[in-house]
Amino acid sequence: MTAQPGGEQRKGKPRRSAQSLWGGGTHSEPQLNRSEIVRAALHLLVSQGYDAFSMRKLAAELNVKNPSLYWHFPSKEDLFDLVADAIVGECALPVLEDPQDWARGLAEVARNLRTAFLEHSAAMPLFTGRALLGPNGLRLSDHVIGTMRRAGFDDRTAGYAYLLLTYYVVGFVIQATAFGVGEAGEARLREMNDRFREISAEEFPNLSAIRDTLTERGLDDRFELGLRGLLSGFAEERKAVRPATAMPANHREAV
Amino acid sequence: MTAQPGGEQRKGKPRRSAQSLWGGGTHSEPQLNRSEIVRAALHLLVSQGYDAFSMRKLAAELNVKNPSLYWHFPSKEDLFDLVADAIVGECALPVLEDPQDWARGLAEVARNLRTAFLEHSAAMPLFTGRALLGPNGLRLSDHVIGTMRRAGFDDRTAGYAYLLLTYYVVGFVIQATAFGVGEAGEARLREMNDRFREISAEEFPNLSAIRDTLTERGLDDRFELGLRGLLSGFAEERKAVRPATAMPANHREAV
DNA sequence: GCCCCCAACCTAGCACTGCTCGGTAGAGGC
DNA sequence: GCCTCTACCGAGCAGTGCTAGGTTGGGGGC
Repeated sequence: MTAQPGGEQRKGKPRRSAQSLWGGGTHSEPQLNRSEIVRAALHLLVSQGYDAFSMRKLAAELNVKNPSLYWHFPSKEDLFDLVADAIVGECALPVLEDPQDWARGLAEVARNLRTAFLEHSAAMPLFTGRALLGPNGLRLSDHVIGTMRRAGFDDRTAGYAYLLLTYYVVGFVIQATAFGVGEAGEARLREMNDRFREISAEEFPNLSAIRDTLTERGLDDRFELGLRGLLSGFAEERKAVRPATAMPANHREAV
Repeated sequence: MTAQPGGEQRKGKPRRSAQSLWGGGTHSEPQLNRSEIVRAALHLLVSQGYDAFSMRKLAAELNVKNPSLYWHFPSKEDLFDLVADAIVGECALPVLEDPQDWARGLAEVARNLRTAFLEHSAAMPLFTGRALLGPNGLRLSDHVIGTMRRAGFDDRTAGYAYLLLTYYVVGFVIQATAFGVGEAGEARLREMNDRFREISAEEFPNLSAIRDTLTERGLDDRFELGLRGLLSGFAEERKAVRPATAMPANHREAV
């Protein structure tokens, strides 16, 4: 029951008359508007954390009582749709001169997206179970798919690439921020390190042998490693489909 | 403030005397025990969905009032730690005769993990911000790391591989279940397809050109494609580190 | 100048949440 | 008979998302 791109109501009682998403306010400068609320929500989310977020606190931050928010948004979930999209919107999309630079272009998109996520890592729970169908999400997908298509990939692989790339980045950041970020994260990491030190070497020999490298900093390396793998996987797919069009047996599994 | 492997209290008031995690009950057959609660919680989670889960409903399902649960678990979050670990525990870990079969072995682990996740896809929100430090999570990590080390990878890459593999699978399933599963998921997918059909072809030309392939079934293909890429990335890493130690025929293709 | 409407807010409150405090029945040890 | 400990329960707190039903104040029709 989430994920709506534009901003119209999903069903039920449409409180607000259907207007344009970001603009529209005509009536004597209302003290509240949707983009303002979204911005404040993002700020509250980042500063207080996902669990601490509530519509009442958000309203208080806007010097307003909480039911007022429900005039602007039909539900918290719809608000979150736009907040998530705002985060995605911070991912810069590079322009490629040479379409054959597709791998570099996609790598940059992935890095930018990861950066955007990390900057609001407290909001990552928003991205579980929410499709990226807001205006910025659509822009992102169109960009990635366009990059692939211009590089000569077939439509199917282009679609795959978009999904896989976003899946990878979201998964990486979600898991990487499991330890928490900032001061709390460092503390958790140290605590986890201590815990690893208690792990029985008989039961988990390999884990306890490399325990120090696990909590080691340098997630960038890991991100890049996985990203390289993904992109080379795409390249392989093109090789398999394109150059020898008369390839006899397709080695692809059934759906 | 989550993620504790064993089951001892994390701090605060230790209600239950520190005993072994799963066993221990001595006093005249208590009608509740931790593994029973975990099983019921998993069932409730899957059948009702994550948002509908509550400690009261769980207690009712166990024919008990909700405060009783807090004797067995210090908090809902601690209960969730074990529920998540139970899900991970359903991932079968293959035994490899030939250590050079590492890629096939890891692929199988990834597939099994994905299957375990998909079977409880409603519980995926559990895996945002939760490190896999339960007994089953540790077993999984030890297995993956052991597979890599026996295949000749250095410790650092072995650790990377474990993290990347789990990141990838978690991310994939989380995003793939964004559309929902079962009847509701199909409906959402159809609705999304309709929505894609409305997307302006001028603004999002590439997206609207391939829209049909996006909502197409067959996520298995995409999963395998990304997985192949990741594993080949690991293989590359080994080549880069130990260039000519012994690379007879590990030309990744058996994935 | 009148009125009405409606956008845009509010008060009050519902049903629910996780969680705590202070119990208490009953079994076991001595 | 006493005490302790396990394992539950009743009542209740603070807080949640959300709704029903107001109350304003300015804009537009006449």
